[in-house]
Amino acid sequence: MKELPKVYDPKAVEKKIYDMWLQGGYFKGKIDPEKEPFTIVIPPPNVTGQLHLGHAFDETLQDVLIRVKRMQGYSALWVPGTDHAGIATQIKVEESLREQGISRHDLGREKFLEKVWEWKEKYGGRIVEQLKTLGSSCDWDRLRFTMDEGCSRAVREVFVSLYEKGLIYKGERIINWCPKCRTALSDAEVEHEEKEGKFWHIKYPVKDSDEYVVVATTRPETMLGDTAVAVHPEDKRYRHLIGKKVVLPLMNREIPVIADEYVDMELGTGCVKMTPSHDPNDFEVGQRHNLQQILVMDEEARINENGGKYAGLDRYEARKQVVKDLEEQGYLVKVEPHVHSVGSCYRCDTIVEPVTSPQWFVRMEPLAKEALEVVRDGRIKFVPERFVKNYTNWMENAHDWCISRQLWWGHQIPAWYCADCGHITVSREDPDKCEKCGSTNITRDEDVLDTWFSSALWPFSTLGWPDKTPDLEYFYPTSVLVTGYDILFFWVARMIFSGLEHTKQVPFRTVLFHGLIRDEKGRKMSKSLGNGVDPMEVIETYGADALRFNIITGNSPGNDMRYYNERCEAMRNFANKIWNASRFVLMNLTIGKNELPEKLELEDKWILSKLNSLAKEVNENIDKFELGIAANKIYDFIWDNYCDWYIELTKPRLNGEDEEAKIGAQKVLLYVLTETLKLLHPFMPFITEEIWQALPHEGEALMIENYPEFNEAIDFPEDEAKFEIIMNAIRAVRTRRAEMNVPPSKWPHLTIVTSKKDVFKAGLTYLSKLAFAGEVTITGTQPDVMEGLVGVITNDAKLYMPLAELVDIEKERERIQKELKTAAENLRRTESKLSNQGFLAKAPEEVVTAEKERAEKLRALIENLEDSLKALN
RNA sequence: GGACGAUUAGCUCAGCUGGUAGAGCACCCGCUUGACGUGCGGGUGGUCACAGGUUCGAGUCCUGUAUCGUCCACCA
Repeated sequence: MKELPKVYDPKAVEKKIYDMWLQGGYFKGKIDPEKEPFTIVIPPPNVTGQLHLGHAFDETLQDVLIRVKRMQGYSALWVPGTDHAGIATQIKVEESLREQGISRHDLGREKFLEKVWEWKEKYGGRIVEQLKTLGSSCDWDRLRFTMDEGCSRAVREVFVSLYEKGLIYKGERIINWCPKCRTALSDAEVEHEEKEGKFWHIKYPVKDSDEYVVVATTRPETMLGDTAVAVHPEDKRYRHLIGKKVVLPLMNREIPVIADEYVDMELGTGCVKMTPSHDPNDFEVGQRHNLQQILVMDEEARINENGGKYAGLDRYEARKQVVKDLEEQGYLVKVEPHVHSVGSCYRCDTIVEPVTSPQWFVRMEPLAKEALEVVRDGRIKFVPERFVKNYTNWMENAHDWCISRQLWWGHQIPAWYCADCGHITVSREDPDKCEKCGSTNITRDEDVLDTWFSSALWPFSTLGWPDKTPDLEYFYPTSVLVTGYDILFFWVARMIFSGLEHTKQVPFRTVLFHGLIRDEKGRKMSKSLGNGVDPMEVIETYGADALRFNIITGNSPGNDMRYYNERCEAMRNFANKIWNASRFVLMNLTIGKNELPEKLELEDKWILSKLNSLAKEVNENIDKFELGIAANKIYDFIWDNYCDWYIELTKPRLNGEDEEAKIGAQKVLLYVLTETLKLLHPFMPFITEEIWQALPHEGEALMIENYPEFNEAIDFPEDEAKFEIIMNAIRAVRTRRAEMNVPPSKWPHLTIVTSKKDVFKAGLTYLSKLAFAGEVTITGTQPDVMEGLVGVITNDAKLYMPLAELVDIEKERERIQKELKTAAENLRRTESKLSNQGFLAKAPEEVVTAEKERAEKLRALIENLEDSLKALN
């Protein structure tokens, strides 16, 4: 039999075990018509990124699910992959080039892209290796990348087909512009934050009149692009001005006063400046009134040539100057403090500028309809359910999705502009001429697609779509999508409508949302705060299993969790506990086969029955995605039931003379341990596999064994209850001894007075060993002489020990009186319940019965306590 | 302006469909108990944020309030 070291060393086994799994090919998803498929696609991490705790959370949940399903007999497939992460990656490469004093423009598009691919090759493997370190059982042969050939083809197909259906269009619209990344962003990519700002009230004089109107703005520099002032059509104050002109200060441009219902008469002065090129609302109004659009900023948000003397100034410089000039020229009425929401780029945190720009959009309304239905009617289930509301709200109000980005890294848009006729050719194959006029003078759109455009296709592009592959046929729709709630809109929503539109099926049946991992102060982990915890370091210190178990048990579905090293330490200790329990079993093992003995002792039945309930409950919890609860139950079973009780209980047999009893104990020890390792395996794959390999076994690997489930053959609820009676007695004696500071060397005679003599007889040896009893007498009648005896009372017995010399009478009296008091209080409450007619009439029978029993026991207890009190005198 | 989440032991968190509150860590008292001191036995500690309501019975369901947090919203 194999010797295990005294302390579990994860570093010595994790790598070895992982390689063994790879060798065995156990991660491979195989099409098997006999089996039901279970598929997960990984939320692809940034190809050049590093694993952080958020990933670790995500991957652990997925790995637990996929391992459980694999063991349950499904044909399990977990598709891994990485994301090209357009902006994020491009920024990184540009930064590294900048250190060498090079900009991407110096290199040109083609050379720059070469650099990015090099970068991808250099760092692309890192995160994959880190996923393996965690234990992820992905099918690595199917590793995908959002810009690999297949995914690119899927992107192209989707773009063209949506264009053909009129669901993708190009238009000049207001979009969010990031002046630092110099690209358009979608609404989802803008983070809004309430900020202290100012509200500037400005006079606009009415032309040929002494009158003026006052408008207010939070962004005075945009007035350079004002092309109208709007009032409400029914506003009596301004009705006479409608159709007249006002003179735009500083620019001296005459702009019309228009009437539009958009204006709220109650708000401010009731006059609104219109800047159609720099405000989404104004843009809408502008469309209705055919207003001129004047863009006053360039792509770095500096004032452009349309901004008169302010041209060249940065937007905030321009703001200062504009305000100063307005003030000097007497146009500034007042300045108020004002809190308003400011949007920033989610990648670089620069404040975005709403500007009009020609971009590509996906029309959301037609796509949203079914995407809403499938979630409402449960064809896609959200766990926890509350996220349905977020989703619905977003989907119902989603604006058209701006998908073009002014970047180089990504899927270039397959659209060609004809220089001769202006037609746009959108095509699956690169065209060499305009499809309309045949001119060869065509140029391809420079822009690339939003990263999330390709991610949206991930569940089916990774399975071979647009081809009708056997994989797609078998493994799609996928089963569960596991992801953080923070990318519900970015990704989950878009996968849903994309899946429906292109595959006519839901992309997944269930979405399991998890929260964010925060630092110990509850803050988001971020680079700028420097509070990030590197999972690789955690694994180095505590082992992957400890990290996984910490993450799984430390949270409830959908909620954020704080990361504590202390918890990892506790989980490492747990791993060590299992390790040593297994060592114990191994060093006592003389058998080579795992089977249950013919004859089972009471405690055997107890542990087997406990194990059986555990298996049942764990399966139920996992079905409901309550992974943390399942893991906790396994933890408790191993530590409390198996280690602290059962192992101790087997020692008399193992160390005794009776060969049959010895073998019997070994068999049950081995059986229960093996089943427990199976239950625990998905959560702590490495240590369980390592131990299993050291135990007598038949299969190749624990990870492909069958997951335990409820088994009638080891279900002994009555014996389980009987044994609990003995356990209670043992606990009561221990408590008593501890209270009285009885030295461990003292093993007094124990007299048990009980009506359940059989039960106690069956547990005789264990009573003496675990309750430190010298001799044990089991009787149905009270001892004749009570003097000098110390009593303990349980629900089923009175136990006496001759320990009088250790008793401090005063203390003892106090103790009993205290116990008496609580017992009396409990009895009072129980009796008041039982005298309540409503309770008797309406509570379920078993609750009433339980209450009656409780009352009886309390009465007996009180009687016993009173006797003991008397005996003290 | 909406929506959601949190509020339970000193700390971090569990607590499913309502039946007299749990874990880990911390703390206190014991223990060289032949698997494990990364351990063993015992223990202290909670009017489950607050106010109402439903119910025989409410951390658990309903309504409202407070504090903290998050998301959404075209709030000149």
